[in-house]
Amino acid sequence: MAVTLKEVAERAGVSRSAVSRTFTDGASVSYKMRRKVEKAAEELGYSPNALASSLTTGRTKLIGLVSNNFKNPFFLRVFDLFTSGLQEQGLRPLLVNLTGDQGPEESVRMLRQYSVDGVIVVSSTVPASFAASFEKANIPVVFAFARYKGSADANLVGIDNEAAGAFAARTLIGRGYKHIGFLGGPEDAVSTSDRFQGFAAEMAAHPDLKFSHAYSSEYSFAAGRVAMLDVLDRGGHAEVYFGADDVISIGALSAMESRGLKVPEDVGILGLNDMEMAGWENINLTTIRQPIRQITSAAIDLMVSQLESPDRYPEARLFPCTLVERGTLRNLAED
Amino acid sequence: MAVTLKEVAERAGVSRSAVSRTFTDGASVSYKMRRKVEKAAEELGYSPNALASSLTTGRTKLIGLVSNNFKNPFFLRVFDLFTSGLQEQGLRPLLVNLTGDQGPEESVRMLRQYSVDGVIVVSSTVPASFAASFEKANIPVVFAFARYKGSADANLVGIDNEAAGAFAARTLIGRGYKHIGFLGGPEDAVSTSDRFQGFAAEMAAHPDLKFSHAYSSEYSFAAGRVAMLDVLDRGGHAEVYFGADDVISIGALSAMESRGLKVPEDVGILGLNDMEMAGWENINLTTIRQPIRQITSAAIDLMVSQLESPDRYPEARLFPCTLVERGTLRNLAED
DNA sequence: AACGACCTTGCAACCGGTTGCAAAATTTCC
DNA sequence: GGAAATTTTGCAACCGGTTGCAAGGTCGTT
Repeated sequence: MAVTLKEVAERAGVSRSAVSRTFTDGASVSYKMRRKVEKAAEELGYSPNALASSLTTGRTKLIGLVSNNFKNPFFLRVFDLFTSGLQEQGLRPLLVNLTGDQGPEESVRMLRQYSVDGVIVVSSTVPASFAASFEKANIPVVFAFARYKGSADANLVGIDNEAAGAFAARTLIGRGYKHIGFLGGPEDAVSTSDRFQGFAAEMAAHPDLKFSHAYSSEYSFAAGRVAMLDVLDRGGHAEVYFGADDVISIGALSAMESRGLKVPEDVGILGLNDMEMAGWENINLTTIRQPIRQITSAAIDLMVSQLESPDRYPEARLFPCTLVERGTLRNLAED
Repeated sequence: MAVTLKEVAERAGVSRSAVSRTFTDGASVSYKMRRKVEKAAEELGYSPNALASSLTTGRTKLIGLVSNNFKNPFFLRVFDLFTSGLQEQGLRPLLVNLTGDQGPEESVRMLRQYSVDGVIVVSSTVPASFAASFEKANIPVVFAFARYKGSADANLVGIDNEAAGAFAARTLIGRGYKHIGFLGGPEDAVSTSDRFQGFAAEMAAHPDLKFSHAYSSEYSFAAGRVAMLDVLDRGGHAEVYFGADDVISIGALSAMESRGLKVPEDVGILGLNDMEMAGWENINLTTIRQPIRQITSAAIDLMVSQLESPDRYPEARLFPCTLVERGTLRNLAED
C-alpha cells in the first residue's frame, strides 16, 4: 500500500541508491539528482520506512520508556516531559507499563525484539535485576527518579533521597518543632528507606527532640490517609510530619482535617515532589520540590550521549531539592 | 550484536526457513525439528527481530497512541489502562505527544514511517483533519474520548457529550436550584460546546429558571479557578454550577472557598469525569462519572477487530454517564 | 513391493531499505 | 585540450527475517 523507494526510483528514472541517498543526510548527491528525486517523492507521497532502514543501520530511534508509576499523578508531568523531550531529539518513546502481569524479563525480551536503541526506566521502585538484564542485552539504559546507591555503576538521574530526607528533617527542626514524625511509603520501597535514612540520621543529631515514624502501604492518597488516620486515632501524634511523597502527604492532610485538626496550627505536614495538586489553593501543601524538568532533560541528555558513544562511563546526576513554602507548616520559630 | 536466525540455523544444522517456521505459529514443523531448533535458540539466547519480520508480514503490532492531554490528571489513568490493555493484546504503544511544536501532519508522517498497525487518538480536542490524514494513509484509527458528531464515519468511543450536558442540567434542576450556571472549558473546544448544547437545550425547557454561563481558557485547575473568581467578583453568581470537567470544577471549588462561600450551602458545583482527585476527602466533588475503563477497553476492542478485518464499517460506541454523589451539591429538594 | 497422498524441508526470491566498491561523469589544473 | 583529482552514480550484496514452490520423506493402502 505504502509508496516504496523503488517506485520513487522508477518514476525519477534513477537508481534505488540515489533515492536512498537523497534521504540520508551526509550522503553524496548532486543538486540536480536531489531535485529530481524530491520531485518524484513529492508526487508519490513517499516517506522512507524507518523500520526497514533500521535493519541495515542498526538504529531504530526507538526508546523504551518503562514505568510502573501509573498511579501517582506526579508522573503525568514526567511522561509529558519525557515524550516531548524525546520527540525533540527525533527519538520515539515505546511505552511499557510494568504494572501489568508481565514480568521484567518479559519486558526486556520485548524491548529487544523491537530493537530499541535504549531504555529509560522511570521508577523509584524498580527491581535491581533490571539493570543487569539490559546490561546483558547490551542496551543502553538510564534510570530516572531512581535510587542513588552511592556508586555510579549505572546511568542514573534523580535526587539524592537521603539528602532530601535530611533536608526535610533540618527544615522541620529549624521550624522549632519538638515532636517530629516521618510518614513513609511502603517500608520496603528503596525511595522510602533512603529518605528515612537521611531523615533519621539528622534526627539522631538532636536527641532532645522526639521522633516517631509510620508507613503507608503504597504511594497513594488513600494509603496516606489511612496511615495518618491510624496514627491520629491511636493518640499521641507528633507536631509535624514529613510525608515521603506528596500524594501520601495530601492523604495525610485530609486525615488531619477529618479529625478536626487545624493545619498548620494543630499539626503540620511537609510533602515531597511538588506535584501539581500540592499547589492547588484548596490543598496548599508545603513541600520539597523535585526539579522534574531538570531531571527529565538530564535523563534524555544522558541517553543521547550514550547513544553517541556507547562505552562511556556511566554517570549519576543528582539534583538538589528546594523548599516550596505554602500553608501546611508553621512559620519560622521566632524565639 | 544480537543473535540472528541464521546463527541459530547453523548451530542447529538446519535451514533458516526451519528456524523461522518454529517461531511462527501455524507453520508446518515436525516435532523433532522444533526441538532441535528450540534447543539451539535457547543456547544462543535468540529471540526473533519483530521489525525485520514486519517487513514481510506487513504487521508491526505497533499502535500509535496519540494525545495532547498531558496536563489533565484524569488522563494518567487513561494511559495506564491503554498501555496495559494494549500489552495484553500483544500490541505495543508508540506514544506521541501532540502538545509539542510538531504539527499533526508531522505526527502522521512519523507514524507512517514506523508502520504502525493502527492509531488510537486520545483527545477531546483533536483537529478534524486528523481523521482524514489517517484515512488517506490507510491506517486504522479509533478516536477515544472524542466527539460524537451524530454520524459514525469514524471509529469512535466515548460518552455522548450532549447527553451528558443534558443529564447534568436535569440533575441540577431536580435538586431544586433556581439559578443555574454552566462553566465550560475553552469556548471553541468541541467537548465544551457539545456539553453546552445539551445543557442549554435542557435549560430551555425550563424558562422559569435563570441560566448563565462562563468559560475558562483551558482545561486546568488554574483556568477554572480564575474563571470562577471572575464570576464571583463580578457579583450575581448562580446557585450552582456545572463545570464541564473535574479539573475545572475543582479550580472553581477552590475559588468559591477562597471567597468565603460555603459549599454546598451557599453555592454548589457539579463536575464531570470523576477523576481520582474528585474523590479525595478534602475535595469531595460531586461529579458525573465517565466510564473510563469501559471506554478504553472498547477502544482497544475496536482497534483489534479493525486489524482483523480492515474494511469493516466504522462504529461509534457511546457509554452512559452516572452521577457520583459526594459533597458539593445540596440534597434533593424536599418540598 | 509399488503407488499415491500428505507432511516436512530447503531453495531462492522477496520485504524496503543501505552501503562498499568501481565505473562514469564532472571538475581542476597545467 | 588532456591528464589527474574529485565527485556522482549504479551495481550488487547485505540487514534479519518470511514464504511459494518443488523436492524429499513418511505413511497407509492394495
